[in-house]
Amino acid sequence: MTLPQTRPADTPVAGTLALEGFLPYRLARAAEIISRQFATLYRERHGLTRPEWRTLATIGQFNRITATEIGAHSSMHKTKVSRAIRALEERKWITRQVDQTDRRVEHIELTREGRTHYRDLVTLARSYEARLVDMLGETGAAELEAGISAVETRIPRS
Amino acid sequence: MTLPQTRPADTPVAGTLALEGFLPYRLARAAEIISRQFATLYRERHGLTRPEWRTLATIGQFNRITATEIGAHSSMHKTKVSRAIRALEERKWITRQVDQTDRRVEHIELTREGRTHYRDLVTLARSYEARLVDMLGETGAAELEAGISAVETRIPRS
DNA sequence: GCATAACAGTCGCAGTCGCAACAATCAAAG
DNA sequence: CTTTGATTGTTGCGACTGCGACTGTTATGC
Repeated sequence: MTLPQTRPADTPVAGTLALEGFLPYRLARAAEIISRQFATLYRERHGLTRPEWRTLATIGQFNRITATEIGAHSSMHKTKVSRAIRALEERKWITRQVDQTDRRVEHIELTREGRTHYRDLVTLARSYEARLVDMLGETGAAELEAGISAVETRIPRS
Repeated sequence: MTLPQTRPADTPVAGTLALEGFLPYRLARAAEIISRQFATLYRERHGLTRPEWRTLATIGQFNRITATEIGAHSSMHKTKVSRAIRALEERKWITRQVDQTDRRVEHIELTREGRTHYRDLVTLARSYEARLVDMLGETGAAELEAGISAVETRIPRS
């Protein structure tokens, strides 16, 4: 037997889970907020999608790299990487060279134009990160980094 | 003039950004790891998708709620909520009642069957969260929560 | 050498996503 | 009362996603 429903719709009920206090949800939402905010910057400035940004960042970081290595380093599925590579190639920001000793493998490098965009993206990323740390505060940012480190080192990659 | 490329493919290059050290990327990846791990549990056990889990969790938390309120509380786009509601309704886990004073609005509640699944999901969520905190360690979990709180309170919702 | 397995990267497909447009309804202004 | 604008929830559509299958190539076992 339940009481008559005169309770406002936003009042929590006993025996339930508060979604807004549930750690996986809070983590997902925090990541989504930051990710969207940063994505807006590079999308407006360079017209990149999220997979393209990650792919370009990885290529720029290593200068010469294969698709499989990009996926491993940027935590992306190989089809995502493949499509991002194609998109970047169509913009002439990267080039591919088939490995002569193993012709399954393609080595990817930035073109001059790609390098220009990459350098600008690095500046953009650094300035956003600095702004982010500033918003979070010294301790807030430090705690967030430490918490993420705990996830990185102590959660088994399934 | 660049040096000949005898450098292994995973050696970082100066003047670049280390993606694996970039806070937004690290946060996104940490969230994805946790989210996937937990999603595997409720998917295997109840056959729910991520939007459906969030929707069900929100309905169970408030017992009687509208679609718009669900979206606001669970940070989901209204179309996602609409489709999740339809899916849950087809499983007969929820019912809708049109508000008689404002017929645009639908009030959503759990059925008996839905409540059974919800209770089980709450148990599942609590036990996963406990296991997660255990894996992260007392301090790791506390730091992560504090860091997320900083995001929640100090990052402007754009 | 030959058969088989493993691997790099691509593609088809079905499922999911968010945006914009939409119908239905209610509120506000005159 | 009528017109205009806002709001709730749904849908069409194009874009994106991941899975599995596939091609082409290299490595391994016999």
